[in-house]
This record gives sequence, structure tokens and C-alpha cells, in this order.
Amino acid sequence: MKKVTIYDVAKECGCTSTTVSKVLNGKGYISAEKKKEIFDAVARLGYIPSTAAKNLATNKSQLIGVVLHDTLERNITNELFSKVLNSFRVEMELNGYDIVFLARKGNVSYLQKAVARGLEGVLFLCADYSNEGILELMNSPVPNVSLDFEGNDQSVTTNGKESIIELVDYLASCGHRRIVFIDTMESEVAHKRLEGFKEGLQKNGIPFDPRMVQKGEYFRNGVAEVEVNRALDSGIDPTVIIMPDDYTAIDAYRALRKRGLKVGEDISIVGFDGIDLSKYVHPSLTTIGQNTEEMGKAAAKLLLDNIKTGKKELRHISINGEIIYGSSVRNLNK
Amino acid sequence: MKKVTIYDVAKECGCTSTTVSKVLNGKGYISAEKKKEIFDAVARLGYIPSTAAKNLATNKSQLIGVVLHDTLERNITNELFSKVLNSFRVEMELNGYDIVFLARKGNVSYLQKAVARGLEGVLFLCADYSNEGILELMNSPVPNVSLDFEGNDQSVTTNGKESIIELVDYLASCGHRRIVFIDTMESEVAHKRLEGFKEGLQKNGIPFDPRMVQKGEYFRNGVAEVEVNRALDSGIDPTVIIMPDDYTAIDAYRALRKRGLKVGEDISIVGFDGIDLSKYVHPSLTTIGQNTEEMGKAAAKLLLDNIKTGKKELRHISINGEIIYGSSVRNLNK
DNA sequence: CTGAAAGCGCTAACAG
DNA sequence: CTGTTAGCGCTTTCAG
Repeated sequence: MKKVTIYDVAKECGCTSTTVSKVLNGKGYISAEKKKEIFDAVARLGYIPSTAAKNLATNKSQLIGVVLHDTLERNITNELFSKVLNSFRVEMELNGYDIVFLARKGNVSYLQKAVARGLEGVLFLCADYSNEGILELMNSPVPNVSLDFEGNDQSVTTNGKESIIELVDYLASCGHRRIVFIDTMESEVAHKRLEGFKEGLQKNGIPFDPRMVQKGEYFRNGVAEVEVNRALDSGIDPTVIIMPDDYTAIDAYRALRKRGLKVGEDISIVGFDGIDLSKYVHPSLTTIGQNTEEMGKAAAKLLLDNIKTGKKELRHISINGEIIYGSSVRNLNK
Repeated sequence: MKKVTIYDVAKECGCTSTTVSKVLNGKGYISAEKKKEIFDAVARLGYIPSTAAKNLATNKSQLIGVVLHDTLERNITNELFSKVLNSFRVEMELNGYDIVFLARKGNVSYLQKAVARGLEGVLFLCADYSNEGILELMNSPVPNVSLDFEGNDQSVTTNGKESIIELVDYLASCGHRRIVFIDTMESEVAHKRLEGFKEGLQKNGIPFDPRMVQKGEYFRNGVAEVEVNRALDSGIDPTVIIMPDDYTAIDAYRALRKRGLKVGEDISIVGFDGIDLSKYVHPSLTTIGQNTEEMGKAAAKLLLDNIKTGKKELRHISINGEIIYGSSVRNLNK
């Protein structure tokens, strides 16, 4: 079957491609009859406009790129990111954009790829911001938004500070005073969380003990055990450990079990993210749920706005997290 | 900064766009000096070829579409699919293709979207094959591959039958004879698994009792409890239940705990998929791991092959699953 | 309200 | 080894 073009439609209707184009794009004034005639012909002929041609003519691709380039290589296999991406995608599609992954290929930089494809915007879903290629694209004129990274002018993040303050409030209300906080790599996000931790302690009259903050990492096979053991063996005798994410938290259960400790009884554990399984494990995990739905939507809106206005104002959107109360935190008052 | 085109490069080198095009695409014979001159100019000018123009001229988009349209709306948030997609993506990118999600938009059909974008191939990662739009695209001339659905001429699936036979062998070796198999919706995949179950029983001299096969669903909030309770309350007194996926299996732990039963002791549970967390829950889940890495790669290769040859032979690729031995199955012989 | 004409940036015969 | 000449299919002034 030969491809039907705008000319075929035009011929069928005894007019030119100009008219067809106008009708299809709702531009200019065309008589009602002509419009109907054209729409009919389009349907009859099964005409489908070629985006490639349209792109070339308008210099718009209707394409948004997503960068996946985290050091851990977990990217969309991390439930958090896949959920945000999903919500972002839906919102973008509602606005007529398609989502394409920005490939990381040998000698071609991200920026080059983006320009080549004519991407109208880019989402850094998970990126290593120490990477030159990432930074180049971020600082280029291509509109872009970052998730969970405030180093970018445009970003969407969970309100980590407030969330942790709330969490400490809760822990304090349960009688916890020896709280270990696992602090991850240098990043604004981690920093904010730590700030929240300190502020939360102060707010609740708990003196800050630097030994209670221990360096750690996001989930990777084996880290949880190291983190947990160090916390328990450092002589600070914590009653609760705040892990940096749910996977690590759930893996911590295992490490604790190995030591003969019962989570939620002998020791309390808190996670971060709110992945599905946090509800199903035993004991169910107390964690800070990130509002992935809102985050994705907000990122999309922010990006759409940038694309439309062409401006790149400084805009950090902060979405509230929500404590999900499981049974991994013991109430010491009872 | 104005966009630099192939003509700018040509002018810079005192030749025509043809020559530049040939050099950049490695076609025809061009003198070494000219080549060098052109490459230098490209670098100096920062020339980036426009894919839109290229697409229009060659009628190739270098784009592969991915369809996400499952009834449960879990799509990439399901670890299984995100892993397969990731592997598929990497393989495709290695071959110069980019991955774009096929949007589901109001009045435009999937096929139309695919044609409009000039997609060279499509992967049905998770799709509802009772949907007309899905079937239309599947049966169109657009090369396409399905994951876990043998109704398509081109598919990649885990060898469910063999895997389940192996599993039954294992369960039998552990002394289990009253095995409940949760059977999911009508589908070739489910059917094959069931076949494997029956064959496995026979192989191990366990008479088949139809009551042992119970209809169920893939993961959705609440189904696990229903399935588990029904299995335990139907008077067949199973020693092990084979759940259709890991999420459901892990959620089953909860339902069993509610009834005061200990998984791996009072009752055994098996999952399917091999998600990360299956190792970290307690007891660690015995499950059939799907080789997501291989599946994604195989799907990509199959599709690439179809694109190249233009043929659509019947090809069902079956990837072996692997039993992951956890502690959720009790050895009754001990 | 409709059309003519030019152009988006690249590729691909076919010559030479 | 390099250039000429047409397009690919759509949009967009500018006329009429």
C-alpha cells in the first residue's frame, strides 16, 4: 500500500495542500463545506501526516527526551523512578508530546543527541551530575528539568527536610531519642534531609550527637548490612535507624534478623520512598512516601511551561512527602 | 546561535552537500584528504545532522516504539517489565535506534501513531491483547515483537512449562504432594504453565486433583489474601501454594501470617519472576527467575532481524527460567 | 476563503 | 573521486 500524502488528499478534494494543511491544523479561515470534504477525504484515504516532514518544516519534534544515567545503573528498575516517569509520560502525552530515551552512545554527546533529534525538552530522571555530558545538556538552551536534584535551575524534589522533621517528631513521640541517620553521598537532597534531621532533633529537645549521623549509600547489594552493623557496633546503642531508601531498609531487616534482632521490637527501622512492597513485608515498613504521581506531573508541567515561554527562570518545585506508618517503628512508651 | 547545516560544512570545504553526506555516512569513495577536511570542518563548526531531515529523505526514523497498555496499568512500575525494557533499550541503542513510548491518545490509533512517527519497529512490552488497537498494530506490516504473549508471530517468553516442571520436581523432592497452583487469566502463557504443572505432577507420580488448580490473578491489592484463604479453606489441605508472581507471593506471606501460619514451616510458598526483593524478604522467596536481561536482548535482536529482512516469519523465542531457591519452601523430608 | 511558490536539511541516483 | 539534480511531505508567507 502506497503512502498517502497531503497531496493525495488535496487532489481528492480539488484543492491544494495548503488548504488541507490549514484545515488539519485549524489555522486560517476555510469554509465549512471544504472542511467537511477534507476531513472526509482524510478518513476515506486513511491519510496520516508524516511527523518527519512536519518536524522538518516546523522545526518542532514533539519529542521529550528522558535521561537515565545513574551511577548505580538501576534507573527505571527502581520503582521510584519508574513511577515518576509513568506519571510524567502520561502528562506529556496529554499535551501531544512523545517520550524518547536519550541514548548514551560512544562519541555523541547528550546535547548532540538532543539537538539531532530536535528534542523540545529533557527530563533528567536519574543522572550522575558529575558527568560532563549531563552538565553540558543541563546548561544548554534545551529546556530541561531535574528530578531530585536542585543543582538544576528547574527541579522537582520531595520536601526532604520537612518530611524528615515530621518523621523525627513522630519518632520522638514514640519515645525514641537515640536515632541513627544514614546520610548518603554529597548532594543537595541528602543535605536537606540531614538538615531536617538536625532541626527535628532540636525541635524535640534531643541533643545532636555527630556519631548518630553515619555515611552510607542508596541501595546496592550488601550495603544495608554494613550500615546496620556499623550503627549497632559503634557503641551508640540506637533504638531506631533511618535508612536512605526502602530497598535498603528492607534489606536491613535481613541484617538485623541475622543478629537475632526483631525489627519493630528490638530495633526500629524507617525507610524512604514508599515503594509498593513496603506495605507487604513484615513488619510493614514505616517510611516517607514520595508522591511520585505529583512529582511526574509537576515535572511535566514545569517543562511544558519552559517550552512554551522559552524562559528558564529559577524554579524549584517541592512536593510534600507523607509518612506511611508501618509496624517497623516501636512505640517505646507502651 | 544559528543552526549549522550540511551546506555550511560543504561551503567551508569547498565542495557540495553530497560529498559531505557521503563522508558522514561512509558511502562512496572520497579521498582521504577530503575526508579529513570534512571531519575537521564538522568538528570546528559543531555540525549536528538533523534527524528530521534525514528521516524525511530516507524514510527511516531510527525509532522503535514501546507499547504499554496492560489492564492493570502497572506497566514499567512492574520490576519485571522495567528490567526487560532496560535490556531491550540498551541493545537497541547499540544498534543506533532510539526508544519512544507509543502514546495512547484519544482518537488516534496505535497504528496511526506508529506510521505517523515512522516507527521502524514496535515492542509490545505489556499489552492487553483483547484491545482492537493493539491487534491492529500487531497485524500491521510494522515489524513488532511481543513479550510474554505467543499470540503474536514474533515473541519472547520465559519457558514457563519447563520451568514449572522443574519446580514441581523440586517440590516433589522436598516431599510435597498437595500442591496448589494459582492459575491466571486465559492466556497462552498461563496455559503453558498449567501444562507444566500437570506434566510435573505426572512425572512425579502425583495424581492430578482439579481442586488443586485455582483461578487467580496477577498482583493487585488484595488478591493474594483471597487466593490464599480460598486455597486453605477448600479442604484440600495443601502443603505448598504456587503463586503467579512474586508480588502476589510476598503479599501472600502477610495473609498467611494473619492466619497464624509461618511461611516455610507451616506452609510453603513459591513465586514467579524473581524480583529483587524476593531475596530480601523473610523468609526469602523461592521463585522462578525470569532472565529479563536475555529476554530484552532477544526481543531486540528478533526485531532488528525483522527490520533488516522485512520478513515476518513465525518465531517464538523461549528463554529458560531458573529456580531461585529461597527459604519459603519447606523440605518435608527432614 | 483559497492558491502559488519557496523552503525545512538531507539523501540518492546518475553523470562525469 | 565529486557534482547535478531531484525529491522526501509538510508548512508558511504573500497574493489574490
